[in-house]
Amino acid sequence: MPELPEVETVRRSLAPIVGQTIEALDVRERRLRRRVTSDLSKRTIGQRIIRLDRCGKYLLIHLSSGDAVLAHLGMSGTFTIVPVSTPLEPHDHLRFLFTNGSALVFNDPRRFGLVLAGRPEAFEELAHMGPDPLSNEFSPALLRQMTRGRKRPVKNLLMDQRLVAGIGNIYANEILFEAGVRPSRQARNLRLAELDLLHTATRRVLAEAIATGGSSISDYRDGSGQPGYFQLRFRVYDRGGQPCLNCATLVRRAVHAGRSSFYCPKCQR
DNA sequence: CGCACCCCCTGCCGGC
DNA sequence: TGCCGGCAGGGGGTGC
Repeated sequence: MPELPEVETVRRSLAPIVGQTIEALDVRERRLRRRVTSDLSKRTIGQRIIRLDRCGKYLLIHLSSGDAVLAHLGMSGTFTIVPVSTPLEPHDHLRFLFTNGSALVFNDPRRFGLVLAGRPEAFEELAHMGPDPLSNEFSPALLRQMTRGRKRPVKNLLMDQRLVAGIGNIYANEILFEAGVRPSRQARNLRLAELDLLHTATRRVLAEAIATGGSSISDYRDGSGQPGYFQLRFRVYDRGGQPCLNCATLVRRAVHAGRSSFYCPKCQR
């Protein structure tokens, strides 16, 4: 669920909290990917939210002090804006309470998510992150450079956040279908024309996914509670054994690096 | 360098 | 109907 398009959708949907001042932080559960410490309260209470950024799959909430809240949704995290009086739900771990009577709630059943505060330039999580695939920095030339001499399957490379930031298992599968390239292909063996197709496919698939509000597979929702619709446009993801939408050949499922890959053996070479 | 394998945790689904 | 194993979008660590 939360790959680049979902995080971007969440970022946009949280625009109403920009300008709000954090009056209190209600910590209900500290055991996230990293333990929530009192530092989060110290750095956020009394601060005004000035801007929301996204860095790969991370969300950055910039504060008037110059600090920022760094958040990652893991597999099951959501941020939702609600009235402060809204009853707590299971797995509501953090609530940022604003002076206008609204609250930003972080809910995460699996607790693989991350929320911490600090100087934005000092976040170790962002230190080795590759360029955003929708930025100009992610160019065909960079893709050639990234893949040169790499023996790894191209799908693993696409999902490596150090090389390009924000692509997870769903979109890696969809991008490779769009480009007509098999997930298992060694990156170094792709032809220049294929790399260019991959570059175009990456941007097209991610942009379309953002435009449809991301993918809602189980219960993903954006900050205002809206689901996404890109799951209705999956061409291969989770379609193992079903006919390819291009050629009716049965879509195959394979496991690479512990994650499911789906591909059409005829359309993807 | 790159992979397989393990962990973190809860929820859901299919099979029996 | 109910239990249980397997599997799931994330990242991180270890050992080969």
